[in-house]
Amino acid sequence: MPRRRNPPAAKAAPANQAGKGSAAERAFLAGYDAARFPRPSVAVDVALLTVDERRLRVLLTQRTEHPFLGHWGLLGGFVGFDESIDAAAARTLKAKGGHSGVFLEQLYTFGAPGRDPRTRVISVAHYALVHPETLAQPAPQGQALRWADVQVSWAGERGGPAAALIDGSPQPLAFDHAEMLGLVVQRLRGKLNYAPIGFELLPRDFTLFDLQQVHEAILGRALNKDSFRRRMLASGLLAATGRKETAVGHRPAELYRFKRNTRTAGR
Amino acid sequence: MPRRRNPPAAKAAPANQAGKGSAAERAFLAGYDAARFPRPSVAVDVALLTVDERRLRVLLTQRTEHPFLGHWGLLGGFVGFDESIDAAAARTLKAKGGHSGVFLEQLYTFGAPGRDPRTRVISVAHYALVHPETLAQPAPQGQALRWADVQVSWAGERGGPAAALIDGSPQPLAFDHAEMLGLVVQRLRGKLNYAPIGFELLPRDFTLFDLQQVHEAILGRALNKDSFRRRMLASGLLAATGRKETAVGHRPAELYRFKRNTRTAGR
DNA sequence: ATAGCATATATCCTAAATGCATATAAGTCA
DNA sequence: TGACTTATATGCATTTAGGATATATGCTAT
Repeated sequence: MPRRRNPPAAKAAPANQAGKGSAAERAFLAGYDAARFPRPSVAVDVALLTVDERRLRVLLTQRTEHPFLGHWGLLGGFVGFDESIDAAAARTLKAKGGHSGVFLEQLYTFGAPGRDPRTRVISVAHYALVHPETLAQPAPQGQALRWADVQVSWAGERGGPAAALIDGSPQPLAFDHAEMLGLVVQRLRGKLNYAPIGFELLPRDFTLFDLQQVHEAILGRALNKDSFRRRMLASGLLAATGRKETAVGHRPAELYRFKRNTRTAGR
Repeated sequence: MPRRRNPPAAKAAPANQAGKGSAAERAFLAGYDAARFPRPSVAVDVALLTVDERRLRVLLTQRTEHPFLGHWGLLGGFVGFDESIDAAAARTLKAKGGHSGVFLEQLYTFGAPGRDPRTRVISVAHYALVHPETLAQPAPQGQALRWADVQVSWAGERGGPAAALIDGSPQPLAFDHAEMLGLVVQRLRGKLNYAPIGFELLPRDFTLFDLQQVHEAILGRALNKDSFRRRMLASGLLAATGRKETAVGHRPAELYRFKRNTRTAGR
């Protein structure tokens, strides 16, 4: 295993506290050669998810270049030299998927040397959540996009790769995107227990049953209705709007809204 | 045998199905110029933790180079071009901290453009856990190492930076290591609820009270003894050894051992 | 207009988990 | 041997989740 020591550096970037104190340090930084060692490329991948018709779905793009030409994969892009990882993920989501201003969070960094046949690419995987009413967004030009059904072959939070189905048939995903997708589901299932994350997958106003269906789609199992209801109402995160759904062919349910400003307060 | 638990089994996918099939694709790969764009450096940082005398502690190293010369920080190193991130973290932990074969897991990737004044460095933060009996390990040559007390100013799992105290006084940490350390504590507190992680901080045989003290040190609050005891025994993860602690000046407690092979089974 | 329908909401009951108190056990130490 | 300290066992009250049943409400068909 090649042990490299402190590589590189050339420009002094905006610094951080005592980062550039003494003259000695300034001199060191000025003489730092950033190009001495070969470096991996750094990319981001974004799994944009939604729940539609009780199914968990992910937005895939069809690759127009090698490698994996023609395969479907997550939305990906490279991190610019002066760009934060968060910004790169948001930019990629906007440029490749046409969505912005949505919930977006870092997941895990994938860096197996052979994961990209071109060269060494380390990818920081992210996931994003939108509600299905935004599904109709037009695709950014030049992007072939499809919403695929997410299917996992494991139960609970055990983990493993996930499959993406288009028109019912599983697609071989590019790179290690099946692993990423599986990890997204695993993370979401865990997070559902303590974080108000279901709301990101619903429009502003929703019924308790809508919320339950989102949870069920993510967890992959049915939930007890009464218990779910009680838990949600007791959480203090829901505000009743006083309005009810209409034209549903049965007793209409109350519409709720997520209290955004509630401090989650450590447990 | 390093008992590492890494979530995604993202093994090298040299030939992920159609990854490098056609002649066209081979031609494309051959012509790919890996050095066309300036790239960030990729590093790893490892927070090696233990619980000793009921205190959560982290192993720090004193920097011998700019930037942050003389400051204390986590164990860090650069990722080799052909080296996986996991391997880089393990190598760094061994070379800079003198520990190997311990629990080591990826945490989060930090990539703010200004976080390293030398140049753009993206760092994949990790945390590792050892039990205090291994504390006496000699430091690798040339490394100034100290165990510091970890102190957080927030409660529960709210999150925020953490302080590291040497001889009772807080040390200004290099780079964004205070943020990393805080995130480690936050992650550990969350993980304690569902993962058998406390065992990594204990020797093979331990009492229930030992385990409770580990949990309390991580959570930063006292736990109900009976309840903790019941929960742990009910978890099915503990095997009674039939032996008891000795020379403790009171009734000796039973020694338990962690059942490593128990499948955690999704909830 | 009204009866039937489907689903929302309320109420009650049971099981399980937790916190707390008390009693007993098993070592050490004077 | 007895005092002391902490481990372990047992009982009980409180809380919380799961499940069943009963009632409410708006829609639809007649």
